[in-house]
Amino acid sequence: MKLAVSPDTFPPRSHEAKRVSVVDAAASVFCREGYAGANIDLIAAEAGVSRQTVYNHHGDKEKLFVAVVRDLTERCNAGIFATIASFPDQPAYLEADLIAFAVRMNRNCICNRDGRFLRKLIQAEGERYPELFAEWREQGPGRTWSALAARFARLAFAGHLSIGDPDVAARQFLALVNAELQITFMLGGAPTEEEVLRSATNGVRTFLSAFAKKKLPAGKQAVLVHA
Amino acid sequence: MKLAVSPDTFPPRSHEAKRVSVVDAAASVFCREGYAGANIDLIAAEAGVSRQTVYNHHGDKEKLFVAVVRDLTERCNAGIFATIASFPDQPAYLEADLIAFAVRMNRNCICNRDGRFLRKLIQAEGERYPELFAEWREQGPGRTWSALAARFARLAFAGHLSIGDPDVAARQFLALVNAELQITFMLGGAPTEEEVLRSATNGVRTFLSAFAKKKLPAGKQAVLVHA
DNA sequence: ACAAATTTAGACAGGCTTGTCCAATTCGTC
DNA sequence: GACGAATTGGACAAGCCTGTCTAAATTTGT
Repeated sequence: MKLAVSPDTFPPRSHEAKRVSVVDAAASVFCREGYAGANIDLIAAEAGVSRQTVYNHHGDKEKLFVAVVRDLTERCNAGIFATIASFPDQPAYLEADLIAFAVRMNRNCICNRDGRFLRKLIQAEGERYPELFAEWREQGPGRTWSALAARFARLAFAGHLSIGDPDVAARQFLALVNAELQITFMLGGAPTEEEVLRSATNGVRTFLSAFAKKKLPAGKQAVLVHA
Repeated sequence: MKLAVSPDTFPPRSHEAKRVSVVDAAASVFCREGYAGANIDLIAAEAGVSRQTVYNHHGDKEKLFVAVVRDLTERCNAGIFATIASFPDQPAYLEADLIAFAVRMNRNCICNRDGRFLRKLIQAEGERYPELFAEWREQGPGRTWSALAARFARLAFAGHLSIGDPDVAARQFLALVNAELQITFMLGGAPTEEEVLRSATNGVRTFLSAFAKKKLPAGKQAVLVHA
């Protein structure tokens, strides 16, 4: 009654827990050592299970790798869409609200463990699994950018911004907000909270300088919005 | 008389040619397969030499890898500084000149073979060779960004731009100009000439919207230029 | 053309890794 | 408490890769 899953088809309990544990450890090792350098014994040790359990759960190294990427993709996308849902559609203070949004995006999606791991795996092994990463590309950046572009379009429609192409603006927003974190990302590190805040602040300020509603004689703005 | 090197200490001739050939092939294979997955036999075959020759020239796999990274770093830095030398200090048409500069930067430094390879190697193996990549970081991005910031400061001083922090502006310029190429870079591909031009155009336009000299009553700008 | 150095092909040992098999043990459920 | 499924540790074969060594072939400078 507590759980909806049928008790006969669902294995005991820690079965799934161990599976998750293995995938987590595998993500860490694949990232650190690369696919070829990743050692199943090390993954098993880091997950706290025996090597045989790894094979029982995932078949072989390649299937394990695919499971890791799918897992990371799913969690990252969920996080990104949850964060986009917090976009300031009706900003009280546009600059502060956009900075706060950018910080959330960076902290919860780009700079966290999953985000950094997924990026590194895509960069390192993307060419070897075209269909797997095509899938990621469609589900992730494709839908992410569209969703963010829609939010910016709405801000422009409401008269808070002056935007030509919302898709371009969305990509540029993300680029600006991460401009100061590139080097840290390169080496796989996680930027400090302060770095994230500074990069977001500088990025949003430049973004608003470029896309702020053009100054017009008082009273004109509302007219243009509904024209 | 043709060459300044002393003939006794310098090996025959194709010795150096083969060395270059091996380093080039190694760069390609290390990028494609990762350090652990790279196979010395494959590198030798791709370089058109025997395996033993690889060992004669470079000692072992790790030394070969270091040689590859140093080689790429050197060539990339040279290209970047050569390109920065072409920065439009006295622009006839600021937007067009900055777009052309951005395209040169992308095509000759960021998107070419060396740039893509170096980036991938840093991302994949950077954590394993801290001192090697600290060196790259100081010689490359550190000096590059400073040089570019100085050029932007000069443009601002000459009255063409209104910039708060030139270092921030330089980083944001690069981020904006590459904003639309991120996905392509992720998968290791090279963007088309058209993509490079579009990204540069959109990036420079937004950059200028943000940093263009504030509009002043007609006649003021020219005065400021020579002030 | 000669002599020295380089390159080559191949064999080789040593080490490491993957994936399988199996008997003993532990765990969760009834 | 007993049953069945999952887990464990270890042994194991097979394959791959690195790095070394050798003798023969080739190239280079003089």
